[in-house]
Amino acid sequence: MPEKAAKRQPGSRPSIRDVARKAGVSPGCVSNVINGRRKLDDPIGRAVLEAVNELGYRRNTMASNLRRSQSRIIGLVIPNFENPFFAELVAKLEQRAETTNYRIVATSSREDPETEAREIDELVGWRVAGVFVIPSLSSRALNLVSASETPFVFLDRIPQNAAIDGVGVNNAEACALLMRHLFEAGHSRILVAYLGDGIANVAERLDGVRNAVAEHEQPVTVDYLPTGDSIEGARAALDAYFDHNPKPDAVFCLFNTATLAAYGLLQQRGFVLGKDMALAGFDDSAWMAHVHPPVAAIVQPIEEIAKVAWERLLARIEGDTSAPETIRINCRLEARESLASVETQAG
Amino acid sequence: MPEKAAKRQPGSRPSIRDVARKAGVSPGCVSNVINGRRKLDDPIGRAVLEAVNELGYRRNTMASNLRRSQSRIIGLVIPNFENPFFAELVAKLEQRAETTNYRIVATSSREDPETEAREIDELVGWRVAGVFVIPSLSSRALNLVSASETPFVFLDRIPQNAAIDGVGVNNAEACALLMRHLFEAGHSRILVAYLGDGIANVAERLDGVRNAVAEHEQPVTVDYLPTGDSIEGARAALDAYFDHNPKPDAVFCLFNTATLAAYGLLQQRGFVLGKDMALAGFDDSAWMAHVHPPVAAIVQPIEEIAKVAWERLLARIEGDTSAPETIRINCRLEARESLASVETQAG
DNA sequence: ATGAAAGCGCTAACAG
DNA sequence: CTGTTAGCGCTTTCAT
Repeated sequence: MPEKAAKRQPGSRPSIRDVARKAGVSPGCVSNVINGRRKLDDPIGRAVLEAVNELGYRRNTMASNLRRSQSRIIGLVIPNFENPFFAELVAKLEQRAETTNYRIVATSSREDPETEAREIDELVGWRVAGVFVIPSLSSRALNLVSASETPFVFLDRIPQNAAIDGVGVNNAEACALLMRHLFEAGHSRILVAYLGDGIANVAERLDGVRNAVAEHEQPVTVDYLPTGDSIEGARAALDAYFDHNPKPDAVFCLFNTATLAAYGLLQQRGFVLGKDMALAGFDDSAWMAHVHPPVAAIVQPIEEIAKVAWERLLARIEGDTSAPETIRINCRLEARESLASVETQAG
Repeated sequence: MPEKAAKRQPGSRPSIRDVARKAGVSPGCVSNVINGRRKLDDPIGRAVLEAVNELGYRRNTMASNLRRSQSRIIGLVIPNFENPFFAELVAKLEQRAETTNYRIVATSSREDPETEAREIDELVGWRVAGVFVIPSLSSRALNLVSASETPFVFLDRIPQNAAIDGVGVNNAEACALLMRHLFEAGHSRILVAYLGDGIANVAERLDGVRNAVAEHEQPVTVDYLPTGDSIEGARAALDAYFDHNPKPDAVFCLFNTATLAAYGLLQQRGFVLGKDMALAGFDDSAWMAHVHPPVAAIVQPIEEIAKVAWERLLARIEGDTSAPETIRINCRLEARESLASVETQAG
């Protein structure tokens, strides 16, 4: 047995008591100094600060939170970090958090409902102040969440008529807008590539497209092609479509992976965008704005989504008990050159 | 004053004592059941589990961690979430974490050294088990970190001869490889677009390029163009270059934003990739593989980086006190069609 | 004004 | 093997 071992194992950090002892005051007093509940510019205040610096003391956040029983952490569960839309949303929410002195803890579910459930559970274990969830494609998050006392706000993929707050965009409206844009530009044979059935978000987008088609008075041909969510799958589906169908004069992709697949395929097949063929995609990406000609996009106003969602969650945290609401924000259409009209093509 | 108020405010969750009372056992016993230190299939075990379910009890992670004085959280500070390389690294590290029952808390510094310092400080406050840092461009993280007792591992942008573990790729080697590839393919007028001076990573890449040029025996013309880190800036710089210089037969971008800028510009100027002009970039992106022709890339083996870095950090957490090391991993060259040789061009 | 003391929810050492 | 108990580091009354 080692002689009178040091009372603290070597790896551990100084506690508030070490500081108190060194400064010759009580722990409570140190706490007051640290939390600004006591003026600092007197002998005692200075002694404490000095001790803090010398020992390299940092407050233990877990102990502090435990005692105050509050956490100022917001959990965020997203399907993945690789989707630039999600990534940007994380970034924007983080910015909001910072200004309110909250902290975002972001984790990903990898589109797996099991993982998602575990993550949510885990966050509740941390007694986070609130949670944002972008549900995975076949999410069961809704069930877990409605039972919980922790405030939840759903983002982007908002469950149908759920008894929980949700913030997303007006998918149908945005798609209808784009379709009308295509009609006005004279396009009459349009291919709409969508992800697949059963995803609320994409269903809304399809609805918007269908409504616009129904309302349009001229005869138009619109084909609907499910592409799956991988780029390769989408490419194969599109390739097959082009092999067996007359050439459309516009392609509208309702999901970002499909947009990239379509872009590559159209290039390969030798179509010139904005001339032989129009292309537009739901969701913007850096590459879309910077290739030539740039590819038109329906842009989700991420900053605005983050702002509204943040306000909603904060209100809940602060005790707002009004009925849950679903907030829809309008998208912007970036009508880039890939959309050139048929008239222009003829002329 | 309300009559005998409930002893716990309504918002708060049941504690281990509520469970114990309900099950008619002691808190310690409940703890044992929950943590599997006691068999569950007897009257007592069952009673506890039942009470847990009825009350919707979830262990308070902060209290638990405080008591065990350990956290199983790994902090991760990255410059931003929007860079796909960083995003993928986060994802891969998360996967590693999951298998080891750790948890990743990812935050971004937005390339701002102030923010970065705050984030690191904050993580230390959480008594995280360890921290991964991808330093911001003008990072002062190194100073903060060497003082700390928390294990740190630097990723990607590894500080020069630092007394701290670092895991990254062999930048110079990879760039030299690509340059030799270009030489062999007959390219003799090459434009190298780099970010700017003073960034360790890019400096290494430039060194690799210069070495390859120096070793090459044929006469070649290599121009070096600093582009800044925005896509727009890079585009403008490249545009100016093309206006005032003879057309190169290959463009090599050392930074991903420059690659996208170059791609768009070359398209706009009517060059056909893999025919009139070769293009390659450091770092792969989804769009590079899927446009036509696909754009060659130096691919950082992210999975491997995550694996090695994870092992390093875990070793430190478990008390490894060997000298800090810098681990370099080799990149892979995806020699896609944008690289077609000059011979092919002629033929 | 200041410091002593109670206790947040949990776990681990120890007593029964 | 089970239950009691002390205490992790901190904040916040409450006496002084």
